[in-house]
Amino acid sequence: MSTKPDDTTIAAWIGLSRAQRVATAGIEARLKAAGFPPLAWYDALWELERAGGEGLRPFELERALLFEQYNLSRLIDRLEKAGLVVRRACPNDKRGQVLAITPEGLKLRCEMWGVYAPAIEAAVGAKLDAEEAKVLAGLLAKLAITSA
Amino acid sequence: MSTKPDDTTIAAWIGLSRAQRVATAGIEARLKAAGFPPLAWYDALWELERAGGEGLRPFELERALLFEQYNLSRLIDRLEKAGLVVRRACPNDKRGQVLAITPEGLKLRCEMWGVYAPAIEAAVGAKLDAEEAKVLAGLLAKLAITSA
DNA sequence: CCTACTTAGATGCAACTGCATCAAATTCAC
DNA sequence: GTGAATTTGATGCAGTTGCATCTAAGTAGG
Repeated sequence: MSTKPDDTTIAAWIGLSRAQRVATAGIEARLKAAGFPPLAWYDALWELERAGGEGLRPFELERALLFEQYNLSRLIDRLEKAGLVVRRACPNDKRGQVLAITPEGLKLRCEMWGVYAPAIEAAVGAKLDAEEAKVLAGLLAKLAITSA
Repeated sequence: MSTKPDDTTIAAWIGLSRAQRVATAGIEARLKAAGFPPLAWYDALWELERAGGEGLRPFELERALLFEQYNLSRLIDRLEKAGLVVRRACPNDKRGQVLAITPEGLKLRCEMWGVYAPAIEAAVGAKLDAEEAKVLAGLLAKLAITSA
């Protein structure tokens, strides 16, 4: 390892960076224009919704979202203050807590999807055919694997 | 437009987001560990280096890097304070300025590449073969096109 | 020219992030 | 079991980003 990247690798890296910025900027702009909070809120709410009544420990959410610990801690503060999430004491581990989405959280998550979904379509779907999207998803999945 | 994305499109979007985070985190971590400033500094220095003696107007750099205007303005402040870049008055347009990289800037850009290059290889090159990298770069380029 | 409009760049303020560190609970090794 | 090491989550502080707005200079339209 630690060799030099070839030109195609560099092109892929730059493309990754730019494509993600363009797509994210477009999607975030639509959410903001519709008066919704940023994507990170959606992601957190969605994970909690998928987790169901069980809820999730903050550290689990942290790993699912690839968030820094301190960022997640403060995101939860904001979500809680907004009434979208509740922190409950964790029965097994007295250090910890269990997070659960509230009905308001469910509602917001759902409303956001109404804007988020067409935004994804515009930022990604409209620029690729079905086969391309499939290939892209596969290649990106390889990059996301953290070998460490 | 504004239709719903299909599952592959959603998978591509999520993959884009995660792959970029994983790759960027790895690369930034290596730069930081080597005592270097963040990637944004590299990008700005590299653009200015490519522009050569002509230099670049801030708004050109802004578009090249997809930076917000106020972020670029302050990034230039920091680069200038660090002696890596100089702001010169623009002869044609008295509102504006021309940016140029200094010898110190050239030196730092070059030293950073020594860490950045293997970091790209580790984050991207090592996870894809040559053909995959090529295909990925092509697909990502399509996403970066801003139709507006 | 003179007013209206646009463009280039800076900046005050609030929100957010990163870093370092902390306290408390749990786990591990002996 | 007891002390060391690890894990969970919070937080003070400094640095950065986002928003809104501002000034100055260029560009039109009459």
